Amino acid sequence: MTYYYDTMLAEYIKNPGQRGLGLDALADKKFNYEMISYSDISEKKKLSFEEVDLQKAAIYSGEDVYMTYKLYKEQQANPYITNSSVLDSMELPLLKVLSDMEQTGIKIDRDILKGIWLRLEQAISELQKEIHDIAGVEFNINSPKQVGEILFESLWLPSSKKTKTWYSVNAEVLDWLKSEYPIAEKIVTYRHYSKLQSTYIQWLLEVATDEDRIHTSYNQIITSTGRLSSNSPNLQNIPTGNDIAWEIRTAFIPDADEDYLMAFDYSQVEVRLLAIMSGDENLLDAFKQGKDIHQVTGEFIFKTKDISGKQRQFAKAVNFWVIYGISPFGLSKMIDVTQKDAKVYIDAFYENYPKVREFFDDVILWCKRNSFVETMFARRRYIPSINDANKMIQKWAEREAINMPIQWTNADIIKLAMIQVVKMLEDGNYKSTMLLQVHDELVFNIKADEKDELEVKIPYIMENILNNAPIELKVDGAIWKNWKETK
DNA sequence: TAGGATTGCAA
DNA sequence: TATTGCAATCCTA
Repeated sequence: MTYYYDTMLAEYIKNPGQRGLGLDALADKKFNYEMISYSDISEKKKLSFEEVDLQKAAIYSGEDVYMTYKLYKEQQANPYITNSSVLDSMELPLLKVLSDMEQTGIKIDRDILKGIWLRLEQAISELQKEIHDIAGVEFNINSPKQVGEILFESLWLPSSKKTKTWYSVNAEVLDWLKSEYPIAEKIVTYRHYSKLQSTYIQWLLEVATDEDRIHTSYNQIITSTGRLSSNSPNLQNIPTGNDIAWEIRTAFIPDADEDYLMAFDYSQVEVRLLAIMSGDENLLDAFKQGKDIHQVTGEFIFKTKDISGKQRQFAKAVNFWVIYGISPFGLSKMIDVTQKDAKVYIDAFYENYPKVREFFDDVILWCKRNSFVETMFARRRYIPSINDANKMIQKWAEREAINMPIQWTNADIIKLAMIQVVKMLEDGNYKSTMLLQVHDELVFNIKADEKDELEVKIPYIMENILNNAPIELKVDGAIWKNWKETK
């Protein structure tokens, strides 16, 4: 067993959310030592490393090694780092898992992407013509400034919002206009198609390898929420829409014709975690009895067993937003009801899940005393602004404190699941591989003869990450010949 | 050419 | 007056 370590990961678990976790920054911060920069030895950054003068390269490299060691020693003297299992049992094993996923990549079908590209191109040029006709002048539809000029100073449509510098012309504004002014709707559609074409189709085709595979990079230490991020390309924001956007996912295909793509995603993890962590009986009972949690909350809020589809939607939003400590104002904006109604919904939620309120109050109190909050796995996040003199800042910090234990535990759970699932695949000598992580979803390439076993084993591991929890986590799975949307 | 501003995609 | 992050495009400095 090879031992490996990462000073950046250690620094991240100590204080997530901070910038400057690189060797240069840490050497400067901790030892007041200025590292030799690469441009110093490479003459205007033009030289690749093998071209650098050997003497200089040796000193540069030696310094890197020495500083890494010095930093390692410094970190190992920190009891939080050495006592926490988060680094050893979570982040470091995950590092290897992510590295393997990056190298594996996922296969795409270029022809499908090219086909979508052409159809988008056609639609975009038609829309462009129609928009220019209505405007009576040619302009750049991609330029918010020019769109604002045309809509509000040439066609004199009623303007609503402003940005810092100009009329706002975002989707919210255009949606408001589109029932009366067809140009607004056409611009919305134009933008939608341009977005798909340039940000997704174009970009995916550019970064795909000669073997038609896409290799994203995961960043393990960037977020302040414990999540991973993905870039070059970002495979965590591939569209899920139900129009042509949906077809982009059909271009993600298995390694071989006879293989399958399988996706498993955690369902309502955060509400389930809220139930577990708060210990609220009503919430726990609903899950134990396998009830539809949005229905249950809806029945509480609207005081009837017979709630409408719309009421269920409201209840769903309340279940979701309460975890973020949302205010009546925020909720009213989000689901388009009056502030008064929003307050009634939120109050009803707390009234019927009383231990949730207690749990949140306890978290805030704990945070005020200790300046940090923790996940179920004792991962810490410092929130010193919880004691800020400014009430606004304090309230903000309180929402952060409420949300952190749940959101970060959620992130921790899927990290552990990834490690355990990969271990199972390795121990069982399976040929199937884990390809992607999209926050609460894992995507696999599954060999045909392993399908029956793995479609049981993988979700079983995911659902049983928490030992001794009063309720199970729930995982939905789906098997495809491509990566289509589940919802 | 760099970077701020605006916009929009996901969870 | 949820959050986080990645990326495209325009356009000014």
